[in-house]
Amino acid sequence: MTQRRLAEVAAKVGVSEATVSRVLNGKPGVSDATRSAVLTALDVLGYERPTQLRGERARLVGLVLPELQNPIFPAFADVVGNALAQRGFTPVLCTRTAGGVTEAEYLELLLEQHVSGIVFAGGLYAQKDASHGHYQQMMSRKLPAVLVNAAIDDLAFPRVSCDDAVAVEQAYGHLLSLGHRRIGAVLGPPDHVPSLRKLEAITKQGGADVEHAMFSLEGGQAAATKLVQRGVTAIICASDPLALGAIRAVRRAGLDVPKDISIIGYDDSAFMTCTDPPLTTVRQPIEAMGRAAVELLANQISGNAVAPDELLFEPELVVRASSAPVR
Amino acid sequence: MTQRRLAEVAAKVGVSEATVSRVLNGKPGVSDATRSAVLTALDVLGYERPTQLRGERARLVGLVLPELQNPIFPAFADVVGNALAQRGFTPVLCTRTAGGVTEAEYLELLLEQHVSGIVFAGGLYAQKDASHGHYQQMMSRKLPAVLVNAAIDDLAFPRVSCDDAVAVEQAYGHLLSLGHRRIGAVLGPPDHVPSLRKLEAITKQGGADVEHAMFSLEGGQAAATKLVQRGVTAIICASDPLALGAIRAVRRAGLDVPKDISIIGYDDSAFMTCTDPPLTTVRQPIEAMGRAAVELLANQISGNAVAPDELLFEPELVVRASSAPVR
DNA sequence: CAAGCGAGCGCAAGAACTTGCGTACACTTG
DNA sequence: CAAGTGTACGCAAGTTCTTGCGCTCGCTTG
Repeated sequence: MTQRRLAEVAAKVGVSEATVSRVLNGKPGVSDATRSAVLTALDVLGYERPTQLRGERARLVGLVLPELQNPIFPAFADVVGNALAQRGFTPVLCTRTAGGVTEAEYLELLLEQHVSGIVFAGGLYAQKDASHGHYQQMMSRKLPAVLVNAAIDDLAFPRVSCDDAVAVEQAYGHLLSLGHRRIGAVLGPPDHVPSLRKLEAITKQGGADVEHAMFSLEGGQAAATKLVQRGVTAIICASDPLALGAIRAVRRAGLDVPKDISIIGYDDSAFMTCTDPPLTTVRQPIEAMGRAAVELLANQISGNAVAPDELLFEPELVVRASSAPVR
Repeated sequence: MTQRRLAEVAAKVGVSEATVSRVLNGKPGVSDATRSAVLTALDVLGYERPTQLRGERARLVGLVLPELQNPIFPAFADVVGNALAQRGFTPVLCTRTAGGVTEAEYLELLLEQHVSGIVFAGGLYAQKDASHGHYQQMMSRKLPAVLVNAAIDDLAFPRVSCDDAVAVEQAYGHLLSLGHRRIGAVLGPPDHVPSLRKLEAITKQGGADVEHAMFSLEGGQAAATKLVQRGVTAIICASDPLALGAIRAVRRAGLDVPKDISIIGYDDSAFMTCTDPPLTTVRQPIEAMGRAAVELLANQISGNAVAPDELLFEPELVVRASSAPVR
């Protein structure tokens, strides 16, 4: 098996091996003409261009998101991307598309690309029933990682979360102060940890009529329809799209938001001031959370041990026009 | 400059260079235990594993987007991501963050990662005054690429676009039929090709009072404020966020949408049914466009020559409640 | 329990790639 | 037009990686 890459290419172009070597490594001392001739010959001969990443490697950081339908995820990607870029990292954004690439496959891919670390948001780690084997793999390789928003308990990564209990307190308290007593809630899937935390907080606050739904406008509409039929006067939703779906459900039932039923969202994603009615929602401080996540990650990457703790951020109730005193 | 990859790894694992070399090349004669020990050491030391050892060669495709604030881009990313995944490609999403990583740097990065091809959407190629050197580099390397939505003329890549002229016709015609005669338009930056195309179409239709703006809600609001002061009765906007900004501008002026002023958006991004009022907008067929872009790219990647033509897709006017007969 | 066998590994030769240095040639400068 | 200057490139020595060969050791088999 005679490889002789350099020699073959050199012969083809009519230069010395040394020159080819210099081109391959981006060294100076080669004219542009010769350089491009060599590169062309490489392509013609079907050689793979070298990953000339010796020395300084591209500092890649993976950013794994579950979807892009919920505007909070693109917004979060923006914050994290900015923060990473400022620290000289290059963000590579991976979104799990329905039925497409799985989280484990993305992880595999990122490992192959030798990312310096990974930020996960809303990933499988948030679902109790999903498979978590690939996280173990990451841990055994000591790959720096940060998880955003409540994860299952047995993952020893640093976490950055929005305090679900406080979020529920704020939403629930707001509704109570408006006189609501028959409160419903539309949460995510039953094994979704942030939803479970919200559920727990709801129980602590006095309980609610809870429905689980897929995280989409349609899921919210379906779940809210049931709640409306059961006579709730207010609905707390676990995301803004769910809330928009709930609003639609209320209207389909011939009722008004907020006169008949108040709706509270969660996230305060973009353009929620422009909805009809403008959505009362619990804002996640994604700017601060994103920056914190990147800082935790950067610390790990530069070799400092970071305790696998959960940093809890305070959400903030943003009262707009989808909540009103009970009828 | 002592690199000694093999030697270093060998020392770390406690085997000979020969053994490491065999592992790196997948040669027989190494026990599974030793093999995986070597691989682990490689990863720990941050060395790149040669191509043969990576499962199957990752078929990466870059997807370069300008921003994620406008929901049309995440939506497009979703479509393209799905289509790529179905064909066995792995989408790597790169978003240019403000002041962060430039398009040229992303390109560099993607080339280093040996992407099979790149889909560009709303990139610098759409701006006449931006630098285009990195595109030349791509062309000279014959890297498969597809550009989405109007590009400057001298780029010989296949293009997938939404027909700006038809979009304007539909919006303009709709407003005319509602009796509007003093029509304004909020377009993107003056060197933005799709905006220029819309401008041309507007002129052909009968002209309008045109303002240029940054692509953001605030930009739309600022531009629309001027138009409102000048007394237009309808505003065509070059994106949905611009239109939302225009709606806000109209209201700040103490007027009503659509009673006093009609607003038409462009894209039909998610949740535009939930806005107040629900937005009349010109829908880009992003599903079809995304799939076409991926098909063009896949063809190039599999070696078929693809004509550097522009595929024009028909937009569709979606009439909701932000447009009404002139007062 | 000895002989046989083969997987696993190191040794070291040699192949492949890199690089310091010198030369040639072009282009400027006195 | 000679001398100066600098870039481009080849030579060959130096470095790193690959591989044929044989040693060792554990397991099997008679």
